[in-house]
Amino acid sequence: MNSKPKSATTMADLARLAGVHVSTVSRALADSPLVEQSVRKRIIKLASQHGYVVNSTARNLRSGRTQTLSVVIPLAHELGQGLTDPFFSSLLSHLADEITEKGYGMLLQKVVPPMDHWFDQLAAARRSDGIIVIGQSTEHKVLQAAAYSEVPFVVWGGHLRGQNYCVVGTDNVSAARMATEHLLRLGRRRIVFIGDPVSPEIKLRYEGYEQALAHGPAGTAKPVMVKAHLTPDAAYQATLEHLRTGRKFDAVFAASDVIAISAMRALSSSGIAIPEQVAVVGFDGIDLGAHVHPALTTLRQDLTRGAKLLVTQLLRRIAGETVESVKMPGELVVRESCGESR
Amino acid sequence: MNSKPKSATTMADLARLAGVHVSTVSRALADSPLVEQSVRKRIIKLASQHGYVVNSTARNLRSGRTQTLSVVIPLAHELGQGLTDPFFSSLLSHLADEITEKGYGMLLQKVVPPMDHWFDQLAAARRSDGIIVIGQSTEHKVLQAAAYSEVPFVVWGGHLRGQNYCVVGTDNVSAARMATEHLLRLGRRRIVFIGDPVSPEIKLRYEGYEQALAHGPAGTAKPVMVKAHLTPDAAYQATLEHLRTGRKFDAVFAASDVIAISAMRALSSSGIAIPEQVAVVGFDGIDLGAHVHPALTTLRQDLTRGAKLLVTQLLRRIAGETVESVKMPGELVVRESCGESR
DNA sequence: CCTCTCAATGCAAACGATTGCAACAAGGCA
DNA sequence: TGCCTTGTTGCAATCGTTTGCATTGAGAGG
Repeated sequence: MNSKPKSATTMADLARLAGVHVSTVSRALADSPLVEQSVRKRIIKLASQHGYVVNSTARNLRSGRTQTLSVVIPLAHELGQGLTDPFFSSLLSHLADEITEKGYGMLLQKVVPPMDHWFDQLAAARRSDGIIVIGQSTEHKVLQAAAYSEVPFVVWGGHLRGQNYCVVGTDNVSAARMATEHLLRLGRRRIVFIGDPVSPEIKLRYEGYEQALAHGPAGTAKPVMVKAHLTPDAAYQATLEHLRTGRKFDAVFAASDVIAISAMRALSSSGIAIPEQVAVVGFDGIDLGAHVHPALTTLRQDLTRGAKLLVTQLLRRIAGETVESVKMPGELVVRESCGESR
Repeated sequence: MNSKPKSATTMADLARLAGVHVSTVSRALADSPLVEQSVRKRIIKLASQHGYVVNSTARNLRSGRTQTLSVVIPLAHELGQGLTDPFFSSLLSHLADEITEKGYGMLLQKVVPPMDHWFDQLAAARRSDGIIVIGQSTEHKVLQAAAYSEVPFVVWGGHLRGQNYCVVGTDNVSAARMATEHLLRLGRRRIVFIGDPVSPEIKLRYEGYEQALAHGPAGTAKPVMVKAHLTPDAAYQATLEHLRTGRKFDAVFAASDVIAISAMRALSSSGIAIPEQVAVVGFDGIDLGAHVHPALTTLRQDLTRGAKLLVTQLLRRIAGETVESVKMPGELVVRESCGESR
């Protein structure tokens, strides 16, 4: 197509072509002020003509940096929720943007936790300069221990007491409380929580829900937890089962949008009108929530900002700074699934 | 916590500890038959005691392999569909499983196509042993050209005439035809296609749709295409707009499940009953389809198998074999969104 | 007892870049 | 003219492995 001169594959080749030493080429391509303007230009031009791109493996070895960040998702086996989860994949997408923009590569790993030393293995292989862990899952202890290793990492998840590693995430307690209070304001009094508190984030959301109920108006029913993993199937079944118990309720606060959507489906197919008979509020703010019927009221997490923060905090840790955890506020997005007025 | 001996960070350290030469350590860890059983065991034990893991950068440089596969998603800018798309992320998830299982790392990249030489850049940096391109998007020409480069890659997407690179994907034409014929069998005659044929896969689906209509029973209306990008918003708006034209239709064949779900929402909110007045069939078989209301009839693509094939074909190409494209059959999954009988 | 084989190990050269330091030329200043 | 500074460039060590080849020692066969 374009007349491509025989391509230079190594820096030495390029140096020969340019009639200079490889060190000069290296510096030229690195935009070092040590090499003269005209020479630098010539080398850069030559490089692009010959389709030369620095071999990153060699560069990494020598410089000790990999220009790569690992993103790892520990998936508690019981909750078979995968990258498939729209929330995770949305976060992933934002992370990809952010990491790419900072000039890094993104190495994606899945970890299925009944696995020893996953963190140490990951860290020791030195395939990346730092690690972003998405969701604490059941691995809080591992992460606490990892904080003593010298490998930089940050975690998306919940803020726990006595935590010694850097976490970025929504203020789950306040956010959940906000969501529940919204239901209370609308006059709902028997609000059910659906979710599985095995993961810290969900547990915190449950706490926020409890707090809201505890401060609710007279007649507010006590907390009820319907246990359901974060998968559509699990949530659907759990909702049906709860319906079969016959216990009355007029609202659902779901630990995630995926759960909420599945719960809505279970309710609908049982002939229950949403929001007239049962109002539903989710958590996460996934795109699809706006497009199910009825559209889902939810507590949005700001993933754009979350991803940005994860990456910048990690890069700062890599640079040697000590960084603090960040708690972001959630945002209530009101849509059809909980009627505006009773 | 666990009494960890001062960790050996380099192979030389470990060799010193074991009282052998580094080459012996290298061989021992690589399970080479050249090193004696007892020695090998001792070294392996020592390595795990000291938390030693081979530095993969160094290994890669020396051996010329990176043990990493790139996964890249070219995102045509106009269709702002991202990793967020449940279909993509599901495929991604399966790929992650498969790649990990084969002992490779997965390097994820996003490419926003009005970008020159993205493939060559990717290829030349040699960060991975091969590339999996998800979706041809608008980049068919680039891929055709890339086929002449020596970098192994495979593509998930549609099978086009004269294509000289390896593609794995569903037989879009047949599958779409199957879906449309199902609607015809149910007595629907005015079937609308929603989607954007700018990407080859969608175009092929449209062709299948056309074929089905061409062979449909008397009274079958001519093809109608409602253009909509693959995002929820776009599909929602496009559906509403089509409704405003007042043109009658009794079924929708959507180019993807995401489109289908958004279309259903648009229909529902316009007071149209699904499936009584308008039946809907999607394409992809994303999980969520089973959990919207009404549950979505769709044409499922076998992503588990797809991911497996992509990886094995790529690894074979890396090994130097020449590999053929693979066309997989789609599977019609009948659910509520198109009534069983008219 | 001497060689020959074979298994196991050590030696040292790559892999392809980065980077501190030396070298060199030109120009400024005394 | 001589010396020092400054701006460029070359030299060579280095990053941590892998791997072809040389070396060693022991056991077998003549």
